Amino acid sequence: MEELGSWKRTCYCTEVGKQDLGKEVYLMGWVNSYRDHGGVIFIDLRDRTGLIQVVFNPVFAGTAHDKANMLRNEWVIAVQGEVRARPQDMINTKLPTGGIEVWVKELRILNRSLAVPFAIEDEIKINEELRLTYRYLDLRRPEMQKKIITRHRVVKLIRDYFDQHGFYEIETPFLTKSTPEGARDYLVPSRLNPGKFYALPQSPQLFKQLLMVAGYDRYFQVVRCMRDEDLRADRQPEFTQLDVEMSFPRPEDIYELMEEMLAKVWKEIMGLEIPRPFPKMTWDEAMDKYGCDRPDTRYGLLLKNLSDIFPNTEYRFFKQAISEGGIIKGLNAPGCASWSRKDTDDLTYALKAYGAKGLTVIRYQEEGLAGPVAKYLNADEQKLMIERLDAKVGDVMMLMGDKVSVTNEAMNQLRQMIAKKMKLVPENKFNFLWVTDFPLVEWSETDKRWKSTHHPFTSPRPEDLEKLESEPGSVKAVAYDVVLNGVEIGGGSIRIHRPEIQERVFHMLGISDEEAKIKFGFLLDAFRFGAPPHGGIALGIDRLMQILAGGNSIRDCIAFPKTQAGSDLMVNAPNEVSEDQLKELHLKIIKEDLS
RNA sequence: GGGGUGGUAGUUAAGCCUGGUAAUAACGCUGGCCUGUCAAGCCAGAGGGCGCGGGUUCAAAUCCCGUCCACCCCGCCA
Repeated sequence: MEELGSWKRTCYCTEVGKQDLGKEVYLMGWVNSYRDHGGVIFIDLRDRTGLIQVVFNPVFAGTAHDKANMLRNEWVIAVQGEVRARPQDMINTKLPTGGIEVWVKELRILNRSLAVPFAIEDEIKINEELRLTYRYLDLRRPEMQKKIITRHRVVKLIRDYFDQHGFYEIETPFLTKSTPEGARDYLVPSRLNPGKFYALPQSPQLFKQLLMVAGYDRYFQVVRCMRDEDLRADRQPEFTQLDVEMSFPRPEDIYELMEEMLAKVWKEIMGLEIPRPFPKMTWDEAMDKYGCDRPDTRYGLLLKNLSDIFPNTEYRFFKQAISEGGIIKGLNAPGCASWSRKDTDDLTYALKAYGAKGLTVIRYQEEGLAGPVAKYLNADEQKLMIERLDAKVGDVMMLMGDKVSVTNEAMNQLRQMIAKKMKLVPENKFNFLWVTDFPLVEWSETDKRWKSTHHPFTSPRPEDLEKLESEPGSVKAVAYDVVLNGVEIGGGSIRIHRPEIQERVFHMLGISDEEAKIKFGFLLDAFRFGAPPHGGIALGIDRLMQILAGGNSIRDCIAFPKTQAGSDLMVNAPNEVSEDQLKELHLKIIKEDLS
């Protein structure tokens, strides 16, 4: 091994170009691949910018060539050499630097490497377990470097954008307070306060509202949030939010602010113009036409409510749905009458995961409606159904009758499955959408009480205030989500800023005066000291990056993510701690019965 | 808490359904040859006992039970 000594890198590998022909350069990096021809030795030298070929010729530099003999992949080296043009027939068109190469005069071997457990290259097929265990090697792969570096660029762009728009980035505490409602908190025991715990923030929601009360007017933060819930491909226990809040806003101000920012990101990063303003859709319309609150508008296959067609139907599934207060919805899959029984059975089976009891499949063929159920529907029902679904010969109609929530969710999934199967989802299309007018609360069947759709600080529409106690379910909120290609990338609202309204909402949510005082007393107090109207939004940076990067999981956009069981395979966290540590924290581990 | 997929040399996979006597391949690795390759080439070689623990059987990578790990999903995620 050798030291770098006084060598200073001239530039990154791919920054060497035609302009440097004949010049002397110092390059440093990793041995990406090693080709020994007995005489001449070629090495592709890699750094974060890419590759350049360096040449060890025994006649040109004997000592360097002898030393190069021992090199292996992933060794770290520094070379001093001369930039030369490659002979015309030796140009490698696959590399940006393929027209030139560096003839090495002196080689310094800075570090060895064991044989790596997987190749440092794109398009590898390796276990995620292995990638996460050796994350620092995984992150060496150009594809991953690109994602992580793009993430830096996006965040930088966002920070600059908000700075230019008069927003201040203000940090909020990580060690804070556990609050009811929302996700499970990560707790941190307090050594100085035996038996008491901090909670890690699920979001800086209350702090940013208090910053508005404090008169900062425009706040943003790129901030980590933590939620102790089960993981998914698009959910990590700690994730990054762009958190924004402003005073005296109309919802339109928030829309414009975010639209301009997102358009800027797409322009800078993807080179694409995003049409503005983004379309808007009310929550009611989204649920009606798409069965979900974050519709993917890149394709059709819209859902149609058919309940009114079957008030007196003989078809027992629909009859039952209607008698139980449910709905019947359908969609038309154009040109799919040729699908096999297995195709539709597979769909039906997949829908069971979403609570669907079944799916009614009706093929529209030359000779009329096919399928076992066609005979249970009378002529009027058939005619109206075909009309409503705008079905043609060769199409297949798929209907379902169930509780409203089940029908919507299952039909939403069905729509997505059909779109995928029929390849109706356009590539490289980015459909942004605002979904507005969310219901303030939803009834929780498990807890038998109203729960916030958004969070308890969301302002009801002023015109709905009178229904707050009498008809909570019909109160709409001044809340909005930004949806991109069927993914909720952010959401926000105008907040409550008057203590008496906040108290009414707490009441409606079943939070007692006493509990409200304990949990949110500081907020209610703050509202009594001249709180301005305020509102904001939060964007999920990880999901945004996933869409920009085009991957299947947000893990690839996070340098050091966790597994589905919430562990970090590289550092081996979480792990046990010593008895002493526990004692200091006044904690005792209860050994679960492991038998 | 539940459903599904996977776990076999360093890696990726085949073998498993239909148990059978040195567990197969490619890439990687090691050594040798080779002065223009860039997925370098040619020759030779090393390397695993099939995630772990039980069971069935004359015999288990193959069958059964349990368990661990990773991934996908439901529940959960204001």
